[in-house]
Amino acid sequence: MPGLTLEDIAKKAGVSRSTASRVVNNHPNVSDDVRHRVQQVIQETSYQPHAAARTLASQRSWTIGLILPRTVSALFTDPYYPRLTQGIASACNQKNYTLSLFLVSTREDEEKIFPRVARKGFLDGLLVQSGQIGDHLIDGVTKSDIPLVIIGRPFHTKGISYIDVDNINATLEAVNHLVSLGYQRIGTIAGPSNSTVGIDRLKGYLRSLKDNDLPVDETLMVESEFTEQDGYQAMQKLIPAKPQAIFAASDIIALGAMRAVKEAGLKVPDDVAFVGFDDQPLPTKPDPELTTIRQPVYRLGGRAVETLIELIENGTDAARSIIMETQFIVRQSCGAKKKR
Amino acid sequence: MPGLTLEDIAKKAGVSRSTASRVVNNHPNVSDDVRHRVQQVIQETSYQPHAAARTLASQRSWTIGLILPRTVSALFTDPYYPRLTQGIASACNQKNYTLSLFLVSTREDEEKIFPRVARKGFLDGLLVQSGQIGDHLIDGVTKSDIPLVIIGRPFHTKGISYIDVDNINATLEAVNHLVSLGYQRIGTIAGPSNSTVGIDRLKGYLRSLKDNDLPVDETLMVESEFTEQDGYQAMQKLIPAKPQAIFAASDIIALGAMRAVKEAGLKVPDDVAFVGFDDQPLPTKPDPELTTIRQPVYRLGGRAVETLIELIENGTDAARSIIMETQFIVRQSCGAKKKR
DNA sequence: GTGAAAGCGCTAACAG
DNA sequence: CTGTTAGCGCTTTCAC
Repeated sequence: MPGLTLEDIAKKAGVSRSTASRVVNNHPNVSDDVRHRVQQVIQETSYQPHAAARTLASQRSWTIGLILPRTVSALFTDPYYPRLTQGIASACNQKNYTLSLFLVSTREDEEKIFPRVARKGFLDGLLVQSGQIGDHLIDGVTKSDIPLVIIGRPFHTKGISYIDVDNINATLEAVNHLVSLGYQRIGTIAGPSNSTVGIDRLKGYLRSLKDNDLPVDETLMVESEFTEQDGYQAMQKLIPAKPQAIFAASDIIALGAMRAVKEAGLKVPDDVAFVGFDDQPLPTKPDPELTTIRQPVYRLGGRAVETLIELIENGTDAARSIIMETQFIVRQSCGAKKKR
Repeated sequence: MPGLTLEDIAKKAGVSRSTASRVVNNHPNVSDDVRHRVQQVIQETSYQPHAAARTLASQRSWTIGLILPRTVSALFTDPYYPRLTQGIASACNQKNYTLSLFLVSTREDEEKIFPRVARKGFLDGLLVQSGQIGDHLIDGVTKSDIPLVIIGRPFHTKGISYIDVDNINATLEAVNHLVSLGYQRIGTIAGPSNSTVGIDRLKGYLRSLKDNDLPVDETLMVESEFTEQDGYQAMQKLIPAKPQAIFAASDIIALGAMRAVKEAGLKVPDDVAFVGFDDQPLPTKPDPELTTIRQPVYRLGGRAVETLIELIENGTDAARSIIMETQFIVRQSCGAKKKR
């Protein structure tokens, strides 16, 4: 039954439009008798309220946006994004919100998308996965007064709500573990230095070296995008420096790096040990399996949604920053299982 | 400048609301003079039209929905979905449509989502990736009169627009290639038999056997989900039957199967040759590289959007079915490179 | 507990 | 070319 309006329902049920509205929205102050009658009509006609009309009148769209920024190739090959999206979508569904997805891969995308997300009467709130420096989109969006939660630590945090893991301490713990295993020459393949994830994980690595009185050796540190290919190339640069162990800023990077190591005729973990970051399901299990830091990506997405909804409903006065727990998981690639 | 309405803009520019509206919507019949004046005001105030109000008045939301059905684990590990989504998102962006994403993984999801997508005044059209038999959602959605394009061949096609590749002939060609390479015992790891992809690719395999007067051997045929893990297990069942070559219904399946083969101490392609399906970027390159059928997943998404928009704009009278080209790509895993 | 009435902000005839 | 006038379908005071 298309095109039916609330007015029609009201007429059929012999009540006023306001009463019908009350029933639809589960308001109190409707007699059981009337409520039943109206509900019956709604059932029979499979009436659906008009979303735009409702939004216009109530100033709530029950829709939130998710912006996934410029990450061309990583978007397809790193399980992080699909997993995060799943967590977000699932939470939205549970909370009866609709999710609008904005994939920004080019500068033009960015420009077309901004007015759309800023438009009022469309989104109740916005989620942005980023930690990119100089992210125009974020700057713009924070200025508009739409409730906003950033996934990942934003570069400037003041007044901005965000949700992240403690990248620094998680990495610190992981690298400490490598130290405790007796490795002296511990290198890192860091993430992009224009991202907060990249910066924070590098910071954790450096802090561990310092805590353990290990020298900082520039030849043991290379930067990489979060892709297998890039990890591979980064490792090739690192091999001449003869690292005994590597902390890779993501599992995908570790995968590429291990490929480079194997190609060079070296063994993991005997010649080079590895620790990664993420522990999200990969299409194929790495060999040897990765010692890594698990971050709760799926739940991160869910929590981001919940936080955003709280902001939407209770006002955006106090910015929230939420740090979720990681878990260090020891498997084969770090060599611990053998040495013990 | 929040909360500004078209009325305010009109007032500031000294024109009527209708004229202001004409300028906003780039209608003709506005003098350059007036147009400029209004545009200036819009600029200065960074006015954004209220999306819901516009939708209500024009009966167009400029939003389309994408439903990705129940595919729990494959969603994270098979690059197909992220890639498809990218193609769709990019096309939406280009066409100035907004994309709403519905990830359906449980039955409850399904029930919560249906009323939302069916609600009028919210979506102008709907994209559903499916080819699942007994898909309640599709059944329901086809009954609502919202413009709809299915990605993948639906089980019942009459009156339904869809876009797909020619799975049967693509597979036929691939298996013929294996035959031409001299393999006699060619097995297949088929996709789920409750999906049209699974069915069609199996059909292509069988047709090739028939065309080449090869016997159909049940012990050489196993069914599998589109995951690495399942491909691995499927292959384990197949190994005792001593296949010389395998057509795997997807690259991910082939990956798992090759792992099983290697674990059994056999060599690819010398002991068992492989052909896969998809050729989408994987996090890590398979070894040996896969001979496979490339389907244009990204463009498939784009084309689906274009088709849907056409349906939205020109009416949904004639259902369209679009078949996109695949490309057979020979690499190492089938053994061709060696034998030549 | 129920109804009347006033919008929400915009588009789109229609008249001039 | 521009303004006037009706709505789009719903929510929400405010009376009763």
